[in-house]
Amino acid sequence: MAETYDFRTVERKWQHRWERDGIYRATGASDRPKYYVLEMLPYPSGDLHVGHAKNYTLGDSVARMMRMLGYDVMHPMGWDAFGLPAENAAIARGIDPATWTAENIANMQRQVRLMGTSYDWTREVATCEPEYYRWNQWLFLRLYEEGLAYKRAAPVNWCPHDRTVLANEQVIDGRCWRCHNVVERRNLSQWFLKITDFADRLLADLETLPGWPERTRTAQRNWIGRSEGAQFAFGIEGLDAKIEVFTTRLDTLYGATFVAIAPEHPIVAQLKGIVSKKNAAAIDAFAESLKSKSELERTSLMEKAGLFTGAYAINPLSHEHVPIWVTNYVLSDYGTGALMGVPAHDERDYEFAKAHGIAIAEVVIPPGREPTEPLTEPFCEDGRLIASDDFSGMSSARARDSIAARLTALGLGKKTVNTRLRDWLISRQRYWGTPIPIVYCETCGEVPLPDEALPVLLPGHVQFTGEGSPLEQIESFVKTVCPRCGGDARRETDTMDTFFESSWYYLRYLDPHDERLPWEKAAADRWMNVDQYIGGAEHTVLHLLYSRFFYKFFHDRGWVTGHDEPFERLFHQGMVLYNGEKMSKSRGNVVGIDETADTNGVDAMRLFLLYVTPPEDTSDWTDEGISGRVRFVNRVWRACEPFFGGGASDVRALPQASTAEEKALVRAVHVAAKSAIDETTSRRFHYNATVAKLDELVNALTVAVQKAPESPATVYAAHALPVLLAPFAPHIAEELWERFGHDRSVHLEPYVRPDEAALAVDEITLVVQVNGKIRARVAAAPGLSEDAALALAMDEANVRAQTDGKQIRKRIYVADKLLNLVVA
RNA sequence: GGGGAAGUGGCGGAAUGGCAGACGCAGCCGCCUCAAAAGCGGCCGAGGCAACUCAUGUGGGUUCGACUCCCACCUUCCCUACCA
Repeated sequence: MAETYDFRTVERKWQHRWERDGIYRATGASDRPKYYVLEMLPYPSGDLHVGHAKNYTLGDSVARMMRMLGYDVMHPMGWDAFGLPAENAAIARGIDPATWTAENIANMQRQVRLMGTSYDWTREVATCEPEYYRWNQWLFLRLYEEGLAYKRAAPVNWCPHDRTVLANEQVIDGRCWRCHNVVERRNLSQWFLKITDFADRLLADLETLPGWPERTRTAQRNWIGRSEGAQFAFGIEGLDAKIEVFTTRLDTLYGATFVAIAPEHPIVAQLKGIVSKKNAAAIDAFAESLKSKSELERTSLMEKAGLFTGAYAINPLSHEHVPIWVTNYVLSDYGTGALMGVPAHDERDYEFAKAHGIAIAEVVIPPGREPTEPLTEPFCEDGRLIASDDFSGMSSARARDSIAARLTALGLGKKTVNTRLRDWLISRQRYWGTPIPIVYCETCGEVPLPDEALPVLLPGHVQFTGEGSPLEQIESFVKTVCPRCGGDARRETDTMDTFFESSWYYLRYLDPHDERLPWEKAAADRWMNVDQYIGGAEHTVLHLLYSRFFYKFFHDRGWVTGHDEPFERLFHQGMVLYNGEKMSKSRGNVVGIDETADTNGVDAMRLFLLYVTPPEDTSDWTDEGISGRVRFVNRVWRACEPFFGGGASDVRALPQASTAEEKALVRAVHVAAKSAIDETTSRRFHYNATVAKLDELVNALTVAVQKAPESPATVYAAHALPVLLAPFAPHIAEELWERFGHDRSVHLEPYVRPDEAALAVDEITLVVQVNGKIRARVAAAPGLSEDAALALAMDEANVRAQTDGKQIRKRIYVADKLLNLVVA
């Protein structure tokens, strides 16, 4: 009896045995229905903490539940292994990125296994391996064939010291995060994917994803930013050219008192030709002052600044001449890079006009306003038009249509739709990524490589100086021959954004060793779509939008069939805080997997993470909290220990239960089973409630073991416990199951099926209300009639006191729960 | 500025229109022990001697009945942000 539960030995033992026996492999061939549960591909940063464990524990519990409910479960794991940290380690410490990454993967793999997860490791992928990234290149070529991958010049963040492009996140206060030099915006020739072609479908199909969190769908809607409006042109005084503007408020056209353009707008060069030398110089100075600012600084942090160019634009309908300004608040890559300024009806234009003494003309008024009153703030809603020629008197909505019709008739403009979404820039001037399979030939120009030339391998033994793209400096990589003419050619030295490989990895898992295709269509037919995707909310847009884009492309090509969305249901798990803060290595505020596995045990860790909050909420890791689950694990062990070696008992047969205690104990088994199953099938995953039911069961079992160890109900409850626990605390469940005398894994058992008879209770508490207030609670047999309930209620002095001498106007009876008497 | 989620004991939370506070943590009391730890048992929203009353951010509404549904407001967290 004195044997205490040795979680370290037991957990290690079963992790090895599961690995050896391969019990978690997805078969694909069985007659079971499929279920694909996936957690977002992790970046192998080196070390896992309990925040990661929350994500994997949830996914693993779902996978284990679904297996025990009879599904053929696909539950794979892999590594998002390209990316900057590996290259930075190389620059800082001279470690080869491939070596650094491989070491991290090895360590994280160990830690993921340590968590008792049930992944099918035969499907593991690492995106930095040629066997994976060659298919990146293959997919890139397919996109290229259809014009969905193209190269064009675009403004980017450029660090002049490191001579490389930086991602927006790597620019801090306008300076390079590594060398702290001021970052410039530069026009560079870059590779893009034409995601904007899919904007309408990406937007509309969000409606086909009811299993996604509303906030994520909303975030994607906002990101795509479809806005309906009109595009039309202003003429320019003294210049045979036009400035196109986009607006959603065509009804305010007569209120335009200026035209604002971005300093990068191509018209600026022509304008400089028609204004004074002084003005032209001022424009250059203004543009120069903005050049070094990142987009972030220009748009969010700066005051609205601007400069009158000296030129005037001509309103196409009112023929008014209005000043043209260059400003920092007009974005060069949204709409046309120019807008009509209507201070009376737009917040930003109002602010700008006030600051620079520009005229304000009111053309839309709310009902009841006298247009003679001076304007104290812009009116930005719809109203009725004034001072707008023959459009005056119209409602805003009608005016938008009428003005658009007039512009269209005159050939000056038309209704259009603008999207905020921009094409996806995938070029990176970095080494540790997928080489883009393009060469530049002196005679043929830009030439895609044929499929036989794949993979374009990343060269090894590279010197990292931190300056510029390492690939550019490797002559043996750059120098090649043109596949078309055989002449001299140079390879593209840009590599792909790592979001490229994570946009399709869920398909590679299904056919990970295929050497002819990225995946066999039959595999996708069997397994897609991903039934449940689990990951953090930080990916509400980027990864999830890119993956949707790719999947629609695959669908159009016929490589996948069915719903053209990859992820049927999506779940965002919450963060884990420690000491009230996000875990962070630099602040020493981390609870590591290795430490907690060693001090508390993995089962206790998993149970705590599931139990502490509903999975979507932020939870706090506390030492007290985890010790509560350690106690629970030990209680489970002690409650089951008396039955070791007593022979395996069939938990599928209900035991004889005669006393109220026995019935309650058997019921507790089925209540817990019902909770686990309901939380799984409802996709709510509130296993915190399930673990609480398991607590109640173990509490009842602990008492029963003391009072009635021989009772069939006690024996039954003890033997059922490992089955109930298996998805959540897989190690102790397996150990108990073996000690009970079973020779097959508990994880291959069917889950306990909730039984109606076992769930039924002998006695219910009927709540008696008078006018909605509780006046009595009476014990009764379930299923009693309304009349019988009324009779019981009227036996209660409290009920009589409230009803005597009054007429009962209405009775509400909820069977086995409540009787409400409404009296006059 | 826009959007999303959420406000329940000392704390984490349970209760998806029907007994508010399950379960756990912390705390208190007891048993066991020479003692401690562990374990086991009990108490644990507020007021009141009590019967009872009050109590789920605030104010309204719907309903026989609201933590739950609707409206407004307050607070907190997350995302996003000059998108014309």
